[in-house]
Amino acid sequence: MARRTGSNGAQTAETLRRAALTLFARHGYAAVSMRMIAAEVGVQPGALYNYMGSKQDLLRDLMVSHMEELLAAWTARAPDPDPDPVVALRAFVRFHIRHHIGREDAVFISYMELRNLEPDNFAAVHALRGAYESALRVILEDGAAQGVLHAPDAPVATRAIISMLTGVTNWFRGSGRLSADDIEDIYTDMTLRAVSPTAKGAIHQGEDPCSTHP
Amino acid sequence: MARRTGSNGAQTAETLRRAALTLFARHGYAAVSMRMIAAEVGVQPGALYNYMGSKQDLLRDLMVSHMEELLAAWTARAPDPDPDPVVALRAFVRFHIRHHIGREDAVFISYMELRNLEPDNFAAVHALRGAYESALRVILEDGAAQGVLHAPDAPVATRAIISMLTGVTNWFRGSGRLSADDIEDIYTDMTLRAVSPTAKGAIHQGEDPCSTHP
DNA sequence: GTCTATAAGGGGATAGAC
DNA sequence: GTCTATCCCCTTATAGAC
Repeated sequence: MARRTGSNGAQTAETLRRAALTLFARHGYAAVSMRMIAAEVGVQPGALYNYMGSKQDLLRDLMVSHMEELLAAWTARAPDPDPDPVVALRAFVRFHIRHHIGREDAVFISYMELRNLEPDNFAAVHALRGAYESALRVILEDGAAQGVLHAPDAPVATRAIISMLTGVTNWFRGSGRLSADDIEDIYTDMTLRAVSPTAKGAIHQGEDPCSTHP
Repeated sequence: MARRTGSNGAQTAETLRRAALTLFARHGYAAVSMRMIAAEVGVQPGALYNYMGSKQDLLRDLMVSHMEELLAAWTARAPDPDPDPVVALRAFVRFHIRHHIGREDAVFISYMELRNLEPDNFAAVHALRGAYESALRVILEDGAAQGVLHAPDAPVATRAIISMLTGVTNWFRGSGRLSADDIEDIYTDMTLRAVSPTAKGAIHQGEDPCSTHP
């Protein structure tokens, strides 16, 4: 693409962020060159440095922005968490699925490129992730304390649920047989069952022929 | 490391595979240079080409080997699947967790570096992954047909469960307060509950047709 | 089987003109 | 704000000596 007459800085900056997000998700941070980004944006490589300090700064900004947006959206969605942990959990699951569908690139980058962040940048992103996950953990802890949820180990259950929910971005594309609402329903159902105190437990089922403990 | 007297080809080949697995997992395929691998193996960069055709061949071999090993282990573990889907599901969950703990590097590479595989290599790995996931899907379908499992959408439930289980490799390291056995127990419990027909459903809240407690 | 040396090309980032 | 040109370094892979 050649330089377009009338292009301005703010527009180019946003185009740059979107191009980098797509390219990093598709090929990986290390595999994407400044020349590739410049070609996608439609400027010469050197011009990119009007909008970013370095390639690392660009990665950090994309990841921090994603996490801050996620936290802000959850805070706006549930400024006053429902006192019923079951209701709060259902709200969290629907929010998480809904927020992540359509942000597949940012989600993928936020998991895969952690290793390419320099230590200070990693610490910042890691702290934001911890803040978000603690919202779910507190719901599970409250539910367990009240006896309305079954979560003997809340930290582990938190990670298990987050992994299950976020995994939807690995395959769901919205163009298949299921709508985003269908997905929300299925995952909400599975999550609520997974921590339901009325479900059949898995461990106390008599003999376990599957145990492979040596 | 300098060349060691008495080193031989087979030993170097295995050292190369292990070094590449660790480095690819830690820094990413694109960020790892042949020089880094050679330094880790203890040879000069050019000598690596006695053991591999190219860097891409090395990545494909690592990923295909991981998937083939996984499939072979499951086939050996359950050559004759239990006719009771609940028992079969419990066996699958325990197998999956147990097999993946200790293989964090291979698991991470198998998910993160799919995008760096050339089309033919990607197709091969993708097919192997599909074969493995179908083992779980069939269990869920059988269980739903018999009414002993709740899985209204078996393909989606399969992906949700695999994501939840594999997610354990993102954080579990064995040196914390929980043992691998503890993790197996927790995830087996959550998975069985998630597809239990006796759990409280998530969508029709307020009614609880299956509660065992008044 | 491993070494040294090198080919051929791409990498991030900067300088200075306009 | 964007361009052209460039610095200096690293990349994968190969050639040929030993």
